[in-house]
Amino acid sequence: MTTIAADQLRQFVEQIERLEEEKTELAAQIRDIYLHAKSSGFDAKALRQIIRIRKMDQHEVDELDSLVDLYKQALGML
Amino acid sequence: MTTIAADQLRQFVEQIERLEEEKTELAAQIRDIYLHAKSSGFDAKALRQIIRIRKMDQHEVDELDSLVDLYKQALGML
Amino acid sequence: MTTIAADQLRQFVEQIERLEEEKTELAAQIRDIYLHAKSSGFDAKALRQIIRIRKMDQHEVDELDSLVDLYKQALGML
Amino acid sequence: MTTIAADQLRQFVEQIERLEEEKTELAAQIRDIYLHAKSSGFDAKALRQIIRIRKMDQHEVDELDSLVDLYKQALGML
DNA sequence: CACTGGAAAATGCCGC
DNA sequence: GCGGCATTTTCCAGTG
Repeated sequence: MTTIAADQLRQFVEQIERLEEEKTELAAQIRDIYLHAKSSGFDAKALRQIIRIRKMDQHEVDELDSLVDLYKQALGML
Repeated sequence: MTTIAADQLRQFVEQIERLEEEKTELAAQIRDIYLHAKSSGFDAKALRQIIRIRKMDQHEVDELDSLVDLYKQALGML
Repeated sequence: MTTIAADQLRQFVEQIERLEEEKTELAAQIRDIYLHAKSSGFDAKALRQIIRIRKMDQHEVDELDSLVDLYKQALGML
Repeated sequence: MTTIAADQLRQFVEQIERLEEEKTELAAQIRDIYLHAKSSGFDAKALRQIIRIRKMDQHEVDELDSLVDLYKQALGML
C-alpha cells in the first residue's frame, strides 16, 4: 500500500471515528432523557412506542394496524 | 489451573455450545416459518406483532395500550 | 379473511410459539450452566468470551484478516 | 393528565425527536464516508472491521485476556 | 427486488 | 429495586 493510500485510509478512519463519537454522545443524551422521563413518572416503554408511532408515516401505521386487527380477528383474539 | 478444573471447564463449554447449537437451529426453524407465512401472503411485521401481543399478559397489554393512548391524547395525536 | 387463510395463520402462529417456547427453555438451561460454572469458581464473563471466540468460524475470520492486516499496517496498528 | 404533565411529556418527546434527527444525520455522514472510501478502492467490510477493533477499549480487553488465556490453555486452544 | 449481513433498538438478566 | 451490561430482536442498507 502506498503512503498516499495509507494517508487516505487514515483520513477515512479518523473521520468515521469522530462522527461515531458524536453519535455515541447523542445516544447517551437520549438515554438521559428517557431516564428523566421515567423519574418524572412516565412509562419508558409506552414513551418509546409513542416515538416509534410518530416516526412512522400515518399511512403505514394504519396499514399495519388494520392487518394486525385482521389477524387478531382470524385468531379469535378480539 | 488443575487438570480437574480444566476438565470441568471443558464440560461447561461443551454443554453450553451444544445447547446454543440447538438454540440456533430453533431460530432457523422460526425464520423458516416466517418465510413460509410471507410466501403465503401474510405480512411478517404484523405477524411478529401478533406473536408479541400474545406473549404478553393480557393485563400488561391493556395497561400499555391505555398509557399509550393517554400519551397520544396529551400530545394531540388523536 | 377466508376460513382457510385463518386456519393457515393459526398454524403459523402456533408453530412459531411452540418453537419459541423451546428456545426459551434452552436459554434457561444455558443460564443454569453459567451459574454452575460460576459457583465452581469460573468467571462468567471470561467464559462467555471463550464461547464467543470459539463460535467465530475461524475460516471466515481468516478471510478478512489479510485485508485487515494490510489496513492495520497502514494505520500503524501493528 | 394535567396540563403540566402533558407539557412535560411534549418536552421529552420533542427533545428525543430532535436528538434522534441529529443522530440520523450523523449516520448519513458516516455512510457517505464509507462510500468515498469504497470509491477510493478500500474494502468497506474490512474498514468496518478496523473501526470495530480500534473501538474496543484496549485496556478493558487486556483485563480479561489473562483469564481468557488461562481458560484457552485449559481447553487446548493455544 | 429479495437476501444477506450488519447496525441499532429493545428486552431481560445480573450485580449492587 | 434500580442501573448497567449482554443478548436478542428488529430494522435497514448494500448486493446480486
